[in-house]
Amino acid sequence: MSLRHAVLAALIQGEASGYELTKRFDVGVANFWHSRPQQLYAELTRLHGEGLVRATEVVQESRPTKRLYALTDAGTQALVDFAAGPLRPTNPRDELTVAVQCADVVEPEALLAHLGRRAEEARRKLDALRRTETSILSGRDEGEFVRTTSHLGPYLTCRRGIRYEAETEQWCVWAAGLIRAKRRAAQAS
Amino acid sequence: MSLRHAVLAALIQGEASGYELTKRFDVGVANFWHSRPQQLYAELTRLHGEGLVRATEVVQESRPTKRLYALTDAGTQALVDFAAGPLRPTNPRDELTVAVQCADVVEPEALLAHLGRRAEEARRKLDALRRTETSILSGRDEGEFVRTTSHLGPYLTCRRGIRYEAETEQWCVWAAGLIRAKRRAAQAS
DNA sequence: CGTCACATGTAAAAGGTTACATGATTCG
DNA sequence: CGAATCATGTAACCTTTTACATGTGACG
Repeated sequence: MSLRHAVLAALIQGEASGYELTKRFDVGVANFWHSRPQQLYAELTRLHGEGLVRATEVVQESRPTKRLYALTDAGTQALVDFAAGPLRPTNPRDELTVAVQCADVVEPEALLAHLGRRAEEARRKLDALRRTETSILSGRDEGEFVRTTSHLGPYLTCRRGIRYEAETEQWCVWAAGLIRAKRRAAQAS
Repeated sequence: MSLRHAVLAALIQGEASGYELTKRFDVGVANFWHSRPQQLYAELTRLHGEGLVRATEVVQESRPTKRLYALTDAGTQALVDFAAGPLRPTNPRDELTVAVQCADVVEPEALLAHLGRRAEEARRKLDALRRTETSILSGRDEGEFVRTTSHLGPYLTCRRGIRYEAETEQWCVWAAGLIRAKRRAAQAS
């Protein structure tokens, strides 16, 4: 039951439709939560029913009608309560790392391909996150930003995403290098 | 259905009882998968039924009898097939980051406490992982290790864990610093 | 003598994924 | 004219968590 808090937290950056939220969640809301559209729509309906978000129907020409959701005071309070209580630890589940753990028993080719794709994906996410960072800072240096902003939270999580993706990219490249080195050593013998 | 692959991958490092595996999974199998004991025991029973692991009953004096599980050829083959196929992307779910996203609306105190605890936990995991790393390398430098080892996989995932925990620790400390800076700025005004 | 580590589970509830469904518009 | 984007869901299934259950021996 804490997809709800992820959704509410995502709305801190301003109102959004279910569809817009699926985009944010597809990228991982700056890499800290993931969820399928179906789950999101269901959760938004529930949150609306409980009064934690309010919805505005926006009729568009040449686009389907959408509902824009925004935090209510009760929704904000739910976030305050959430942050005050205990947090569950992250439960990592990464199939790529499972595959890499098997480096000594599986074909190197498949592994190298997986690592290459993941590195590529990390570079794409990094680009997107760096653009987000620039738009959050909007010309201010970090010191000035911290004193003047009301969006410190999104900046902190964006930085988390940037550091995580950079780290992932480096590890993939490094691991692929060692796997190739081992393959060469095996072929030589 | 890929807890099974995580379990099989964990057994690459040698046979283990269900209980020993719960320990490995509690730390996150070097931070890449997590699972509760109940799920593990159930999965081991299933894997045994399907012939992917074999079990040896070990009667102990002054300890309950345990079952040691080890990979069978079919189990190893399952890992080969797994690595050859498509891998699901990581679906991050981190409550701490959700809470930090709310930095501008929640009490800083609770947030700072959470970040401090997580940083502390990261340092503990780092210690454990560094000891694991030393024992994997056992005196060899990286070049020599890669040429001679049959445990490259565990080394690669161990390094992933080390980098991830170090990264997490730094981010927690840095984020707490900015949150304190913002609090000071708010109190001054 | 209480608590921690060892050792293994069952059952119910909650959470998440997959498959399927619908329909308009824009872009190449 | 086919694919991608916008926009929102239902239903069935699979995975994960939580609560509960049991028993021994070591350690302080």
